[in-house]
Amino acid sequence: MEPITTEEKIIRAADKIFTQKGYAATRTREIAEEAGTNLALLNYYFGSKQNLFRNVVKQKLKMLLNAIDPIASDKTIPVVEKVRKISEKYTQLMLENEELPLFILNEWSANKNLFTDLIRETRQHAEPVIRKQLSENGMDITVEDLIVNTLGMILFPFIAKPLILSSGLVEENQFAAFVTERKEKIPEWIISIINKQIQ
Amino acid sequence: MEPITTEEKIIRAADKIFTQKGYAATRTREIAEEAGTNLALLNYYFGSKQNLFRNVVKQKLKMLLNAIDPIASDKTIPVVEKVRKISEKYTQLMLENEELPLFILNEWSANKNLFTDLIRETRQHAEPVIRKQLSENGMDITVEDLIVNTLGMILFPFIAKPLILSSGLVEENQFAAFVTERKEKIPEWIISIINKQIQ
DNA sequence: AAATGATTAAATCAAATGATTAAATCTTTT
DNA sequence: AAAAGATTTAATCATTTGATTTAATCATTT
Repeated sequence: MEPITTEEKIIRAADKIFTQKGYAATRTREIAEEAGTNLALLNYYFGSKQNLFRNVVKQKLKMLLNAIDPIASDKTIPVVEKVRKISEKYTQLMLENEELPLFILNEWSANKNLFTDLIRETRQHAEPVIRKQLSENGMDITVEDLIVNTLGMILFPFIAKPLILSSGLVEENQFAAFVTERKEKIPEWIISIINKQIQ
Repeated sequence: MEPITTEEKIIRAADKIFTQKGYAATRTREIAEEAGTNLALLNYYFGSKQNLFRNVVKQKLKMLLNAIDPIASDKTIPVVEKVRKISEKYTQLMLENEELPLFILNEWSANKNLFTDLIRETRQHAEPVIRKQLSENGMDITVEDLIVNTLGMILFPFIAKPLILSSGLVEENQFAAFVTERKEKIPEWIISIINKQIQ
């Protein structure tokens, strides 16, 4: 019963095209067409391409942060369990939005101000929590490395997907299975890394 | 004694601007200006923006492949040693070309045909070699995961640099130290992952 | 010096593109 | 039905942008 408003249609179209092509390569006419409406209305609602872009990015970024922050900053969840939950959630999220990570990273580079403003609103509280957990359990890794390794292992396949496919490392139709299996392995790998081995 | 030809100056300028901004956001006039020459000459030498871009990408991609392929496909180098060498070499390379990985990945997505053609020329022989090495030594990981994890851990910090900086995870002036330390840690982490622990 | 090739400067084109406007039409509310 | 709001259509602007041309200038070679 919830009809999709035209404004929403434009947002979704913008989302799709911007994510696919990036800001500079996106034409407002294409967004309008994709939304099944016209250029006039796009500017009537959003004023400018820049502003429409801002809306899209804001929403995407919030989604990404909201998916990770509650887990990462929860003091009652053990570190390894956090990795497990985040690996699960982010892999799922990326499978549903495969072009998202590269889009975010790319536009972040090109448009640092916008993102820095947005990130400031959503403050990060995870870092000190994890740092404390790591030291209390005598785990052999820094917070920075843990976060970069975890996110890197989860996100890199999606970021480098075209490279992975055209090099023939993974077949197109096996990609989803590849990352789905990885999402179970990643926590195990992190455990191996975290626990200083007695050898 | 080797004077830089104007053609070379244009290539270098194109390299810089394209890498910085991506194809779509790059203006040929800016390249000409950066090269200290003019638009006419740019088109005189290279015919078109597309073609100039092709030259730049070709050169970059060759550099990246040449840095990794001889190591990865060498049957006499043990797997862990390969990781060590590649971690060393790629970290160095990325420190000297920080915007390169995101540029390549991004343009690869936008322009799959071009890259697929280029990658086909430089055939990959590393994969079967590593696969054999892994199975012969009973190592507990697939080639695909090994490659993705290694490259992910090396490259992700550079790809996600703006994110890492504006989240405050690492300070700008400590970034080089951060990745330099990581390049020593990565082989150790890979060893932990590869060797099934007796527990 | 003459000739040849490299380079510059400036103007210009044609197409693409972000944006605006005005009038008409459709939809919903009052 | 009347009014108000939403949407379309079409035309138009101003600017940007990739590309081309022409004439002049500079550098090098013969």
